[in-house]
Amino acid sequence: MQSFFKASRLHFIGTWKARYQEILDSVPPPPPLPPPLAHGGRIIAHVDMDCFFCSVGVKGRSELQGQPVAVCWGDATSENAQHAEISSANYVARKFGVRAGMFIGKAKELCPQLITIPYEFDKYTSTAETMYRCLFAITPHVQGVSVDEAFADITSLVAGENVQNLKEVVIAVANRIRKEILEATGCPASVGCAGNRFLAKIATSQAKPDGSFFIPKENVLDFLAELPVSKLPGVGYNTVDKLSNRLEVHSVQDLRNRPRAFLQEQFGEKTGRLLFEFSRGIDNRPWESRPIRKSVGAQITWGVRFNEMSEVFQFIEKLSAEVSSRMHKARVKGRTVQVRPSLILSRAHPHPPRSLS
DNA sequence: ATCCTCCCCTAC
DNA sequence: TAAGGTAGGGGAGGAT
Repeated sequence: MQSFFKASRLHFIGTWKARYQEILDSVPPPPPLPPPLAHGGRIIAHVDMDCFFCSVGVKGRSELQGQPVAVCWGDATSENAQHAEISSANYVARKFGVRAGMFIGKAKELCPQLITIPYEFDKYTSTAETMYRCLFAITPHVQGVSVDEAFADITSLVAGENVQNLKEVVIAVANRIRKEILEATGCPASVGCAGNRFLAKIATSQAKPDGSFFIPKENVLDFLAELPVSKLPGVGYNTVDKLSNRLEVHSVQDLRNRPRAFLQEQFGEKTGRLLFEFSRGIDNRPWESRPIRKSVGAQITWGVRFNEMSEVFQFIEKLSAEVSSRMHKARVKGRTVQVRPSLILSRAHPHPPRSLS
């Protein structure tokens, strides 16, 4: 069990927030957010490291400069590793069509000279810590999202500027953030800026790779209109399917043309309202720089197949001990226990869209 | 009304 | 099997 968790990239990603707590504990609690700008609103920066696992792995290895590189498990030349999943691909590899989530076998077809490098979780952790130290040195208003991604409220850094200068000043702050992160970590970051988190994150996709991008208030509606709904946060595989195939909604403009009541009927009160507001560039979610963890859990489905009940009980015991130890570490007690038994429905499909269970 | 439980969906 | 984990939001429907 321990060796599985040690090797699992999803475990690493999933447990990162718990480790981020240590960084938070080492900085003073943030003061209240500064007031919005005189001409309305705040400025939020979304900071996202470019192909993070790949950049960390490539750093300091000049022989990989300019080469197509991907991060995955196993020796990609060996026959039995062709189904290893690529976790991160650099921009050289992406030019060949190599993408995160793709199997090595497929990626090698697209790019035979692809070089694969292994996971280095400890390096990701220390590089992320360096990145966060850069951000906290710039502003106390940081909201961690993941190991390679954070929001920063930079309103106070651009306050006092008139609207004409705002764009240049915001870009200057974004470039400063990127420069300091690059110098400290050796890895490039992109920064998207806008009036709220949702728009800042969308701005980052325009900023990448290794760039800055700002969506001023007056451009928001036009900027959003042509985007596919899949770009909206919270709109994933199933929601796109429903919007696109059942409701004929493809672009954000299409979404904007639907009444709020219709969206709430289709997706529920809150989700419907969120879609309605996002399509208009509105994001009223509260700024929570230090959210309180509400649950602690552990699960393994990879390679877990039982032949007898005694194995089932053993497994439950080990997982329970794991959860217990995580709760001790987090210094929390529980009120509700949730157990999720999983059944194998099929061995046939090599890569089902959802888990077998 | 509010809560609880059992889900589904999403993001990283 | 190359490492399909972790946590939060929220909806449906029934209990309190």
